[in-house]
Amino acid sequence: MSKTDETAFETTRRVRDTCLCLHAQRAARKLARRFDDALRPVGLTSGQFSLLNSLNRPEPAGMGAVASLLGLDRTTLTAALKPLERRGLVQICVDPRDRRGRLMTLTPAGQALLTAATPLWASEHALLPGLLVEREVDSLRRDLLALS
Amino acid sequence: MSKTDETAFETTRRVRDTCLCLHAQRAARKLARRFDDALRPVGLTSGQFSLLNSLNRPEPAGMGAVASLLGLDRTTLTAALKPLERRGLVQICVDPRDRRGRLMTLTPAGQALLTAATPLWASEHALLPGLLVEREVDSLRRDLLALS
DNA sequence: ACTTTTTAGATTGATATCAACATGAATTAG
DNA sequence: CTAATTCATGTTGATATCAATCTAAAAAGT
Repeated sequence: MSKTDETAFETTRRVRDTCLCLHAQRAARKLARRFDDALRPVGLTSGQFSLLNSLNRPEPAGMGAVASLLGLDRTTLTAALKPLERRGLVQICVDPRDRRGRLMTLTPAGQALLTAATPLWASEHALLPGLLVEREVDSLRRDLLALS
Repeated sequence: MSKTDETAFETTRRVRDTCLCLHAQRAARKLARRFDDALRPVGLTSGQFSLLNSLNRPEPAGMGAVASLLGLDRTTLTAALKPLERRGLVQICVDPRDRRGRLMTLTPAGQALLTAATPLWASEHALLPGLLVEREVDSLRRDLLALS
């Protein structure tokens, strides 16, 4: 193996071990699977639970606000709503005060499902702190790793 | 508004503010977008960069090992390889010692692209520590939030 | 040797994700 | 009061993600 190759492999190892983006993706995937499992009894994915939850407010929410709350693209939100709308959990209507906008509301069925799902979320979430370690300089990365 | 509704909204707020899964998804999405932007000049997404990087090793890697390293499903890895294989960055062949297995190798083009991409990754990654705050009990969540 | 089980991946189908582009409504410039 | 601009969202196309199911190969049990 040439010296150049060794350097390349060394760089690769450094990227692999330090990249916060990779650590975050990995932790996010594993957490999603974990909560997907926990929420399977009520037929929701972790993402759908977060979405339903974010729609549970006194006043109907607009798409932009929810997309930004969840940190996802507006078009991703549009797509994510479709299965929920099909299942009658969410209702979407034109904002009468600005006809470009849409307002999303939980239906009673959506409310009920969210209520059923929340305890499942809570028990699963209660398990997580046990995975985390002490804190210091590189602790975010260690935490993301611990969750993986 | 009924007392019940208020309780429901309160619960929702608590879930939204504390859920580590949501925080992780959000941070992961934002980080992915950030690195997608940084790597656009070389035509790679953040995920493709991580994958190419994880394939850069002395010995060809098997799918199971790489999937587990990246924390993703084996079937997701199968799918993720296709665009890279089409572009001639990765080569996949049957493992002669176990004909169920596949061995993945970076092609010279893949090596070259990875070499070109790494400095882009490095400059972007160098910006992240500035987003992070001090550390203590709830620091993971704060960090995920800070990255969002 | 032969059957059973386990293991490695691939395929399919549903959903998630975003970029690029398109549409239509409100706002602003002139 | 029209024309240009900005804004909120939708559509399309590519890729990502995983569960469920399938196939084929290796390993284990008899």
